[in-house]
Amino acid sequence: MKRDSKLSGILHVLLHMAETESAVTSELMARAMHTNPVVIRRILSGLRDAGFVRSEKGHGGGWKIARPLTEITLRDVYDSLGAPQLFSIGNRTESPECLVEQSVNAALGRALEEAKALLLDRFGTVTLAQLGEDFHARMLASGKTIDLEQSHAI
Amino acid sequence: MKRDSKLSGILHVLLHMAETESAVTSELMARAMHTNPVVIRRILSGLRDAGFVRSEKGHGGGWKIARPLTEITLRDVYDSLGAPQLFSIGNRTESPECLVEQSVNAALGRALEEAKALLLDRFGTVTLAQLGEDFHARMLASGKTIDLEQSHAI
DNA sequence: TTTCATGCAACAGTATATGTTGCATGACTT
DNA sequence: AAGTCATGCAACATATACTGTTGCATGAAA
Repeated sequence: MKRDSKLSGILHVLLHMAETESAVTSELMARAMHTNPVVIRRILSGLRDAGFVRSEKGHGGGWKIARPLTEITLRDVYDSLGAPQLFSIGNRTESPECLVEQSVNAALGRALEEAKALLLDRFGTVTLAQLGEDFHARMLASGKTIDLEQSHAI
Repeated sequence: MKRDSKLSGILHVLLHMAETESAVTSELMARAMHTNPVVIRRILSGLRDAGFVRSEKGHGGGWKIARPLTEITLRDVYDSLGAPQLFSIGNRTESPECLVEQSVNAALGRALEEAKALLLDRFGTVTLAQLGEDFHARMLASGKTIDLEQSHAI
């Protein structure tokens, strides 16, 4: 399975949005991320529906974060994406007749459930504000500067 | 991403092998699992190299488990498969220039590492013998019988 | 009215897991 | 020795899901 990078991508985009007051267009974000504007809009649409960001059309339009960064957790973002599959391994058959396969599914399922619970719990404890602080610390340490376009140049 | 069911499949096959003394051919296992013999050989090849099963060619040939079921854990089986990817979510870019993306990767990476450690730890505590016991308990409870071919009939 | 931006649907590209075919190799049977 | 049965392996085909692209409609600002 190709690895799903929507969560990684959307967090990246959100933190960049957090660094500026004005609205950011999907076109600008797409250039920065080396991808397509439609991809940006697609991954942001769930967050808009959930009220975490707002989008405006027309001149001066674009995207803005609609809630304090301290009130948005990675879990919120993950859920807004539609809570995509976490694991790339899974059961061969979900409702098997075979009793052997039922035993296998049960054992694997328990372990996967525990790991999922842990992961989502961790997501719930990390806010965008924390990620922003971490970013600023890295910026200080490296002496680099903020520039949505420059910082992503090859 | 299509979900990887090799671990699920190989455990299924191993438990069936455990139910009989004689060698089991990949052709028989494939019929039981509604798949292709080559697929069975492919997922078993790693376990053979690791010494958990043995294969014999020719008349009366096939596959046998080479170690006590109490000494084979799900972790062993997982490792023998080549320790495939566990998660279907991942970073957009593994070694990003962008400091924002570095922060995102670090946060996601920590959570994923913890979940991975928990999952592999659980795998390490479950043996094929335990799965076999669970299967026998289910068989008693249901009144069904063991038959590699019958138990998988549609 | 023009320009700019999002919204959305449909389609193309790509990566990975699984399935299939063909042939070589080796072991047992007759 | 010849025939049969089974694995070993490489190459190719298929299926699925993530990502990228195009086209057009909608709405807001200049």
